[in-house]
Parts: sequence; structure tokens; C-alpha cells
Amino acid sequence: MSDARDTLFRYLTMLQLIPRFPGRIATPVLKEKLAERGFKIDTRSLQRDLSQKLSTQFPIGCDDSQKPYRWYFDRDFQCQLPALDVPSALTLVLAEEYLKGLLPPVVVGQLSPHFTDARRLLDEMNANGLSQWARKVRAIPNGKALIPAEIDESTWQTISEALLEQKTVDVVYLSRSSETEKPFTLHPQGIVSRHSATYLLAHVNGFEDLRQFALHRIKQATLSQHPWQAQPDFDIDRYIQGGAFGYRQGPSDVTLEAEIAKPVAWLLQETPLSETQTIEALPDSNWYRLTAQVPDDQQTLWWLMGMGANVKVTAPATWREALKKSAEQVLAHYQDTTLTYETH
Amino acid sequence: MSDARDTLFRYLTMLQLIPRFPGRIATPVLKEKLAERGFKIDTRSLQRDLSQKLSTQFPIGCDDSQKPYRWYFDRDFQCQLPALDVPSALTLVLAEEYLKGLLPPVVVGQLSPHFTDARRLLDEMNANGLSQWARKVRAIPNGKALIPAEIDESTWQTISEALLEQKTVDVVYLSRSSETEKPFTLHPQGIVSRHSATYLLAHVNGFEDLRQFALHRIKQATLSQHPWQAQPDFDIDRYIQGGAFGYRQGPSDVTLEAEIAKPVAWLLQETPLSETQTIEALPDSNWYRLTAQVPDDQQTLWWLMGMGANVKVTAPATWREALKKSAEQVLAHYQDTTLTYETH
DNA sequence: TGGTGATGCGACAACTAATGTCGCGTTATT
DNA sequence: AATAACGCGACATTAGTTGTCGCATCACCA
Repeated sequence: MSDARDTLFRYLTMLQLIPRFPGRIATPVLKEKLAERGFKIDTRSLQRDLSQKLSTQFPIGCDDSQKPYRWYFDRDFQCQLPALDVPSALTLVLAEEYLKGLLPPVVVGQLSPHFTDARRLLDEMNANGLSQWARKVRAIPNGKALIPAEIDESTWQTISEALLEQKTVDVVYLSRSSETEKPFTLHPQGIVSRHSATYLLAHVNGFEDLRQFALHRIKQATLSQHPWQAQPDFDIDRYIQGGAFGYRQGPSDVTLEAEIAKPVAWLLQETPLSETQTIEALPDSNWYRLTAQVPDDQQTLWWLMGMGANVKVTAPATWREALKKSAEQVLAHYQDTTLTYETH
Repeated sequence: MSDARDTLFRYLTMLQLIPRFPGRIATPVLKEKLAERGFKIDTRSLQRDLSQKLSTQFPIGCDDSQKPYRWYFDRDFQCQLPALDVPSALTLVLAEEYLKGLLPPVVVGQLSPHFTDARRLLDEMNANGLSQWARKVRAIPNGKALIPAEIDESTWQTISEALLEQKTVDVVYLSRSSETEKPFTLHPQGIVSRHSATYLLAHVNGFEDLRQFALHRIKQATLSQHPWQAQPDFDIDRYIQGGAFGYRQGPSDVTLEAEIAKPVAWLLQETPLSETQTIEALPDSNWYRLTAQVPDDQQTLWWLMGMGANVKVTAPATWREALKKSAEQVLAHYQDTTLTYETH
């Protein structure tokens, strides 16, 4: 890829080596990195390129308060090399709508240059026709949108770097139970984003057991000098399916059989429960018979629960019983409540 | 931004004008577009740049089967200008995990160069340490993940272009009720992605009323020559809240009061229902009292239903009644079922 | 606080690349 | 079959790029 004798390509490489704003890179470091990539160039040329070429043509800033100058891109600049096309831009807008309800603001913010880029493209496209794309695209999230827990930008950066580079982190953690802030040294093994909260899976230095740490309860995070230690036999999928996040999953799929009302039948015809689903009309009613291989997990059970009276599960028996029991308990609640209100 | 006399910048502009693969651009057209942007250059220079500079340094292809050559980028090439940093790459991986369950494969595929880019960065980062990031990051979707409806790539491209450029489309549509394919000319007004299905809001040529068209039931779509006509007074949010997608929403928020079990209290403390939520412990029990201003919509009601016996709603009364009634109906289902099974 | 090595920058000559033009052969178009 | 459009090699001209040197300034350390 890198011909040592090509200015255009060297410029491109430089532009890729200069980080976005919170980050910055010193001139000599840049020279070093360029040399690594086959661009052995004089320091003077580099300086000229930076201060005369790049920074006049690109939103590149320079911190000249100390002597090896540091260079950085404007915080929100973004340039796709094959420029965004219209369908991709639209997809990005949709993706942002969904992700805003799923990931902490800071994490989505990490991608904001991409989204801004997409919006800019759409804006420019309609500068004349003012088609107001923003009024034309909506994403309706699946289920109730809870408000994502807020986390700190530097926390996210430190944690993700530690996780991926296999380093340990020193954190100050606000424990869920004790409500006190405690310092820990953690050995990160994984990250799980569930609903709208994001958790770090790690073991505490000196201990063997894996624990979950909610990112939004990490008050401070810095990379640590401790050597990182792997969790032997760690498998994130097995961990999740073991029920760690309230989503226990049986070892194998089960065959769901149920009678479903017409609206549910229509929904499932468009977005099936699973690959193997079949739906057939029941005689003399607006009901349908559903058969599907589905995972034996909490999620599916909750989904069935949310369907309320529109679904009548016949198998597996454990689920039928679970739904029945749940309904009985709910009913008991409300009969209590009514009584309480009446006796007042 | 564009100094007419700068090769580097002209190259950059060219690279942005060349579309990704399914698209292509002819040499004279490129020359024209460059001229529009202030780069008045000889055709010969353009030809040299393309065939000798760019296509040797970039994954750019050329269709030379007909005489005005057509140029295009490799389908999956991606180059961010400030290169991706580690946290952003991780965020992209998470985003992809979520979106795969929410948007049709083709639509997510639209963004695949971005995701591929992120994965490549992470792969390279760990080339030595083989940290296997792919085994460390998971996103657990909110609610049951239904399988997104499949739609055609060209359909998505045509529809999104039509929507944004205010053009009409000729489609062949597989009607939900009649199961027959019919041709329509549509005036697109909006796109709504719900759960895992995506709908086009449009009115049929010659009619005034707005209808929904599921994208996966559009069998064919081509841009039409008919002049596009706006829907007077169209407001996508009002349309959705009017109940068009089964999510009717009352005009104003309601105050939800409920007693909730400990696990729910913990969940809501981390990811609140709304900005105004309060949770206080009830004496002598593991229960808590929840108060929150929430929208008066179906989504919230479903969420409450999914919580089953862990939530006891006290206000608003309409919701309490709805939940009670739903539980009664469910119970009736299962008592019937039990009887049926017993009499066998 | 003074010395030493890095860094930034202007200037300049040698070098390299980019540009427009012309001519020729080939390919669409009618 | 004729004509216009396009791709491409060659070449002189022009413009830009590169390394080097010298000097000023700044960071760092004893």
C-alpha cells in the first residue's frame, strides 16, 4: 500500500495518524510513525506539511503552548473516503434513533461525527427542496425505552482501552449495596450492554471470581500498572446464558406451541420468532396456531407475558404454568389493592 | 474550503466523488463535478490521476467495457479521515450487535464498511496479543429479538432516494390482505422502523389518504416520472401517536404510581423510567414505592405487563384496570386449557 | 540559573512531479 | 460509413516538493 515516494499518500497517512481532538500527537512522534510506515522524510518537510498544507486545508489545530507542537483534528470533523451515499446516510439516521435509547449518551456521542456527517449530507441534499428529512424518519424502539444510565466519557475511554489492550484498571466504585465508594484494581474480561445499562465483567485483583461492575457506578478510572491476568475458561456467552443478567437460558431450544390472536399472527408473519416458525389458522375463530423452536430463555417468556391475553401458550408446560402463576399473582395484587382502597 | 490550485485537495475531492461499488461515475461526469467545485482541469490530467495515481493507491476499480470509463470504489472499502480510535471502534461493535436485531439485514449491510473498519482496527490492535475482542463484547437487546424482515437491497436504495429527493416510485406490492401483487405509484412521505419491520408512509397516486407499506412486501421499486405531491399537514410524530402502529399515546403524560419488587427497583435506579422518577422503600417489606411521570402510551403499559407480579400499579386507575383485566383474561385462557386437557 | 539538545522556521538550490497540448488509434453513435 | 467522443503516449513548460543550512527559541536537567 505504501509507496515511499508519494506525497498524496503520505498526506493521507498523516491525516490518519492525527487523532481527533481530545487526543493529540507531537511532531517528532508523527515523524517516527511515518518512518515506520515507510515514509522516511525530513523533519522540516513534516513541519511544512503540517503548518502550511494540512492545517490550511483541513480543520486541524495545533497546540503550540509547549515546544514539541501537538496536532489534532477538530472534535467533530469527519470525512468518509468513499463519501456517504443517500441510503447509507438514511440508515445512519435510523441507527442513531435506535441507539440513543440503548446506549449511554457518551457512548453514542463517540459516534456523533458519523451521524453529524450523515445529517450534513441530507441537509445539503435538500438545501433547495427543503425536504426536511428530519420529519420523515422515525425509529420506534422495541419495548419500553428506559433512560440510559449516564457514564463518564473518560471512564468509557479508559475501560475500553484496558479491555482491549489487556491491561488492568484502578477504579473507584460506588458499590450497589453499601453505597460507599471503594477503590479496586480490576482485570477486565468483557463488556455487556444490557437494556440501557452497560457492565464491565472483571475480577478484582487478588480474587478469582468474576464480578459485574456497572459502568455508571465507576466514579474514576485510570490504567493501572498491575499485570493483567486472564480469567481461565471465560466464555462470555456461557456467562450470560448462565443467568448472570437475569436472562437464564436453558441448554437447548424448546418447541413453543400457542394459540395467538390475529394481530399477533400478523406481527409474527412479518417478523418471525424464529426460523422454524409455522402459523396456521384455527377454524371458526380469529385465532391461529403457532409453533416455533425458540430459546428457553427469560426474554421469550417476558415477550409472551407482554402479549397478555393475545397469546395462549399450550407448550411447554413449564411456560404455561409460569404464565398462569404470574397472572394469578397479578390478580391477587389488584384484588388486595381494591380491598385496601375500599376499607379506607 | 476548495482552493482551485491544490492537487492534494483535488485528489481528496475526486475520492469523495467516486461512489462505492454498485454506483459508478464516468470520467466526463467527474470532470464536470470537479469543475463545479472549482477544479477546472484538463481531461487528460483527470485520466492520468485516475489510472495512474488513485487506482494504484486505492481500491478503485474501472469498468472499461464501454468507452466513457466508469470508476468505482471497492464495495467494502472504508477510510475514516481522522482514523477510528479504540473507544469508537468498540462502540461501533456494540452498535452493530444491537442493530442486527433491529433493522433488516440489508439496511445494516449498508453500514457494514463502517463496522468492518472497526473490526479491522481491533483485529490489528490485537494481532500480537490476540485479545479476541469478539469474545468480550455483547449487547443484550431490550426485549425479545424478533427476526427482522428481509428486504431487497435495491428496494431500500430506491425508496430512500425517492423519499429524500421527493420523487414518486412505482412499486409492485404484495398486499397484506389479498395476497396478490399489485402495482402502485406512491408518493413517499416518511419511513418508520418499528421493532424489526420497516414501513414506508405514502399515499397512492390519485388518492389523498396516507397508507403504510411494509418494505419487505415491496417486490419491486423503480423511480417514477410522476410529479411528487406533498401530504398536506403531515406530521410523522402525530401520525405515530395517533395509534397507527399500535402505539397510541395520550395527549399528555400521566403520573404512574406503583409498588415494585426489589429487582425492579434496582433496575429502575440504574435506568429510570423517566426524568422525574422517585423510588422510596416501603416499611417492613422488600417492596418500594415508585412515582414517575410517563407518557400515556401502549409501550409503557406493555412494559408493566411484562414485569408481571413484580409490579403493582396503583395509579392511574385506567392502567390498574387494564392490567387486572388482562390478568383475568390470561387466567381464563389457562383455566380453559387445563379443563380441556383434563377432559381428554 | 546557566548550559545543552530539541524544535520551529525562513531561505535557497536541486530535484521531482504535475499540467496542458498535440497526435494517433479505438470506440460509441447515428 | 462518417463523425464525435474517449483513452493514451509523448513532450516541453510550469509548479511544487525536498533536503540542507543557519538562526532563534524553548524544554529540560544539573
